[in-house]
Amino acid sequence: METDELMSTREKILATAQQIFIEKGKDGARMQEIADLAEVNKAMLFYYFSNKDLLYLEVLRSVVRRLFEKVNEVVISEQTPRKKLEQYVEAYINFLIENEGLPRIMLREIASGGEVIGKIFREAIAEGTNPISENILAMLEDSMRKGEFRQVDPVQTIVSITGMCLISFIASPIIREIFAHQAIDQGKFMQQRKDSIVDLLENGLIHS
Amino acid sequence: METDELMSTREKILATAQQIFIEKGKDGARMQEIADLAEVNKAMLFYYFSNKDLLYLEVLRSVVRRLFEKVNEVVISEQTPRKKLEQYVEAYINFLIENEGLPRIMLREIASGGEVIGKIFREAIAEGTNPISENILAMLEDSMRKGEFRQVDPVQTIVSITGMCLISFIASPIIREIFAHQAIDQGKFMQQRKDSIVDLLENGLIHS
DNA sequence: ATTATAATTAACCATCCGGTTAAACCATTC
DNA sequence: GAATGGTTTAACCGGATGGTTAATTATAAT
Repeated sequence: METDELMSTREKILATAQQIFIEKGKDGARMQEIADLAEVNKAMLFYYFSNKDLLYLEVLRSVVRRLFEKVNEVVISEQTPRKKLEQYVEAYINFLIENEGLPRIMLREIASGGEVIGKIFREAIAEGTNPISENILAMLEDSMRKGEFRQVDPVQTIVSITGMCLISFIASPIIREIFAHQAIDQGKFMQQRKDSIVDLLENGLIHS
Repeated sequence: METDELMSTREKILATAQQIFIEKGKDGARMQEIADLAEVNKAMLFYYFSNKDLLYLEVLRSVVRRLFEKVNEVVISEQTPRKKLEQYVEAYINFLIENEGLPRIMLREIASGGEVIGKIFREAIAEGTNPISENILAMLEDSMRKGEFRQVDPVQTIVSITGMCLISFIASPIIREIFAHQAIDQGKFMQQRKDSIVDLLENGLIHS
């Protein structure tokens, strides 16, 4: 997140605000702090974004927009359903690893009622930005129709996949604490996690 | 959360603080607000808890302690592994429904780095309070040994189960938004959710 | 009754912080 | 080069907020 000389004042503010909001949340963030880090006069924040709430809204908007873009990039190539599942889980977790700030800011938002994020989702859906995982939904339905997967509720399944991927990040401080005695290798853990999710998804717990 | 006349000042503060911290987070909460709602002089908060950070720490401590107690209450009765799994998922989701504030405050904590909650977990583990899901872990291992379940990583499996249960609460404002057109029945959704999780756990996606 | 101690109160304080303002600066256009 | 309009700055403001204090009341011990 280089707040370059090349960036416009507005962009510098937005990038820095995102960083600070991720670290400290909306209430914890100070306008002065954002201004200082962005190397910009504090009045500029109000000049461009009117007030703290609107700045926060704008930051969240850009974050969600980026999330949608990225999720839509995960094109499911023409392969076997198993491979597609694998790819999806892999891509999803990789995306979260690369953008760890994203789950944090969204989580905090949701924990405080999720009103702002609800509004943004409503906007995004209204303006036709393809919402999360249309393609994986289609893929699941398709595979079920063809008999490659069992008939299950595809929406619930996506929710489950999302939950299994997200939990790794949500729970990481707790997992870290519980397994504090073992030196835990983040990369290795994440690989295990991916494999485990795919395996559970495909085969369940019961012998076939 | 009745802040009774029967409760001691200290208890009243703690209960009210929890409520406010859940609603607004540590930074969003105001000491005066807590005092007013608890019908207590503001100075009492400092008298009993020294400062805001320590009050927050104490609230979190009590929340986590209650979580541990409740999770440990979910005794897995002597039944078939499938039934046990069902029971566990059912109990876990019911617990979250009844204590929806709990995931919220923990989530927010984790999103802001999870240092405080890490500390508390360390304490709890050190003082021997049985950490999360020892019994479900034992159950899984036992069922695998007996050949009733496939051999998989039991820790990863618990993480997965936890993720699938938690996501329902985390994502609820988003799910509500996405399915806004359909009137969504919370109770029905949660029942579907439980069934879906158990089914996925047992059978996976692939035909056997 | 007296003393010691814990609990409670109202008033106070210093600082922080979101937000404003008026003036200056800069680029472009005529 | 004056006028125009967007951009930037330093200084300022008032209310909110975490925290303190000194004085008062309730409680219990001797």
